[in-house]
Amino acid sequence: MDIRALASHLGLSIGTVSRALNDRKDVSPLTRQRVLEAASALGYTPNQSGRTLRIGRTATIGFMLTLEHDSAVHGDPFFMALLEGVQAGLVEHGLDLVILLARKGEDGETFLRRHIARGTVDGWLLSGTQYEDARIKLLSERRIPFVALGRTASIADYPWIDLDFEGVVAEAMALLLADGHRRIGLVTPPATINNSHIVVAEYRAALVRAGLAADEALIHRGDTDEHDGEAATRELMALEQPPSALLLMGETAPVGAYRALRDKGREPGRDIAVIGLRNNPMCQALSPELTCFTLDLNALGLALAGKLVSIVEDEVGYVEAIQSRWPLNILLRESHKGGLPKE
Amino acid sequence: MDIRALASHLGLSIGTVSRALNDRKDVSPLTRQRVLEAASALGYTPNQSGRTLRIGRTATIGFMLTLEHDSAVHGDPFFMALLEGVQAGLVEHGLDLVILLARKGEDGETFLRRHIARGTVDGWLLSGTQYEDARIKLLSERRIPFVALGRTASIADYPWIDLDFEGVVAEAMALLLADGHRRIGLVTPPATINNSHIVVAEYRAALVRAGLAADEALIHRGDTDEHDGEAATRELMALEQPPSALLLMGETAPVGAYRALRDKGREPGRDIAVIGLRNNPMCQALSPELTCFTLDLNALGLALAGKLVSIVEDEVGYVEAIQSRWPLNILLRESHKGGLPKE
DNA sequence: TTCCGAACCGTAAACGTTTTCGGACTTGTG
DNA sequence: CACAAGTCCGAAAACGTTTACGGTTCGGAA
Repeated sequence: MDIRALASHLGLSIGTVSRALNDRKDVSPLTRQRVLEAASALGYTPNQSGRTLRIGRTATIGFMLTLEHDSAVHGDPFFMALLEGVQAGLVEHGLDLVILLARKGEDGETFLRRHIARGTVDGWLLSGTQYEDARIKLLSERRIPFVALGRTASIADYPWIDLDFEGVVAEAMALLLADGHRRIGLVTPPATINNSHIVVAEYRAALVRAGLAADEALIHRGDTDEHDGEAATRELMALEQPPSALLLMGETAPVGAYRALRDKGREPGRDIAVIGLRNNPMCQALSPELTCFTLDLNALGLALAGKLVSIVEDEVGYVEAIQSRWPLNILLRESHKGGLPKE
Repeated sequence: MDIRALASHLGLSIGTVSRALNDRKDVSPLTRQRVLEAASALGYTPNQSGRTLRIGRTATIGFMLTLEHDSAVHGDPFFMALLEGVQAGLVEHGLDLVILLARKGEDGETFLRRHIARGTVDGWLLSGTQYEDARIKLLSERRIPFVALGRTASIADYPWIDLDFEGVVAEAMALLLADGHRRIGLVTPPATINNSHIVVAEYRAALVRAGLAADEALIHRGDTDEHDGEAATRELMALEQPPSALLLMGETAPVGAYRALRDKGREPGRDIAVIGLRNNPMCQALSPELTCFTLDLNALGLALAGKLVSIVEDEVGYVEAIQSRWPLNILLRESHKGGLPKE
């Protein structure tokens, strides 16, 4: 069922049919009506390849997903709720969403090159941005529409939305410092992840504001999954002067941290204060329940989609960068209590 | 950089260049060599739309994802590890993987129709199969290659792989019954999900084997997320004769169940035995740690990909159905202990 | 020398669509 | 009635490939 069949069934030329379907002018209201009815009756849908070949667009947005080291997305509900928002934001503008997986071992840049040449999508959503991220340079140079979820080292003129890590760390630190903590352990991703730099900087700034010196030994950089969270905590607690509070910047790190603490005979929320990053289902599975931060993922998805759409549809491109930090709200539960040095 | 430019740069015709690139005959080894070198030097990649338009294939496999009620996939590491396996299995055969999201509110069948007409992919991976699933009928009729992750009510001749729910329930029940439990509560998905039927049937069969009568009040059907798990547990524990053991067939239900139990003053793993479904990070976050089942997700993904590839590449199609149940292994931790009726 | 077959290459059609251009017909105006 | 201006539609080119087909060259056999 191609457009030719539809046209001959109607006794019209394919040109006219195409114009009718695409809401162009130069077609009488009557025939347009006829064409639309026949199309839906016969179940005609335009062939995407032919269409793309001709007009050069696919009406599709790609979400680039790298399977390894994409910690910002690995957390389940994070991913799903986010995508739901993105999807909702795109569908209003007739755009479809596809998630493209980088091949294992393939680096992000060649992955993008491959798909750009193929012409699979009209615009990109990037996640898991690295400290140095070649993808952003590539897309910027070629003037291909994209929005990044996360900043990179060179915060140049490109559009991004990132979680407000500054706010998170500032708020957590203020809370702990106000409670009287003086030695606060920090578990944060490795230096290849941009967040890590922001987190550490803000951590230091908070100490400075409180008139305290930062002890580098209290800063632990590394992966932040369950296993690494455990190892990191062990290391921190083995210090001569162990911390009285822990700030864990990873989705699943707290699970490991709890285990390590209990092994040392320290009960979270009583003997030591613990604050996590994002409120995922695990936070309530832990007991005492984890104090952490919430955010409206659906809204974030919508925002990402909205930015991208405005870039794709404007011929102008992203000359003026659209950049913003996404707010998180602290969720006070039980784990941040306790561990006060002097009681 | 299209094939024409490449050809003229080489002083060849586009036909010859195309043949060289696609490893056809009627091209001398020397020119083939030249063409390949020039192509990679100039960074030529064939335009996918043109290619697809001509040969009718896309070298792409679609993973259909519905955002709501897709409990089989919602659990984070489930999703990711599975995809990694699928990806690995496909890439060996030069196939790419895309994940397509159904629009919110759009039902699976129209979603598929849309993409079939568009010709976005060569084959489908279906998840979240319902008890009655129109998608499978559609794809079967049109002879479009696919493999389903999960069975449907009519286990007709179509290719699927499903988790071995029979084995899971049988093993869990055997364990609990051997420990002396006589009243075992079951929390299972609603009847629209096919798994639920299998689970209930096997639950009953296990009781029959043990010479016990099934108490319908002990079977709770409904969603199995955190919140519903809590409500279901509350209901079961409010019975005149509450269960001494709980079997929870959902990813996050145990979190809610623990909470409900503690509200009632019953400690899991001591006053009542609890067994969950799949080993996800939450299982270790809970304390006592949850006894549940493990499976090799990466291998499962590889298997899915393998089946699909064999179907796509065989012209024959999936005449002979390929069906199998994927094994899970019990992981004994702490939560299944306790709650013995007579002590 | 002449002829044949193999090896290699170019030409052109085809895939399904959109869009420019010009032609035919209708309508309104002088 | 003549002419201009719309209105609507068909013809054909173009997007970038692949592939069937025919043509040229060349070496070797008769």
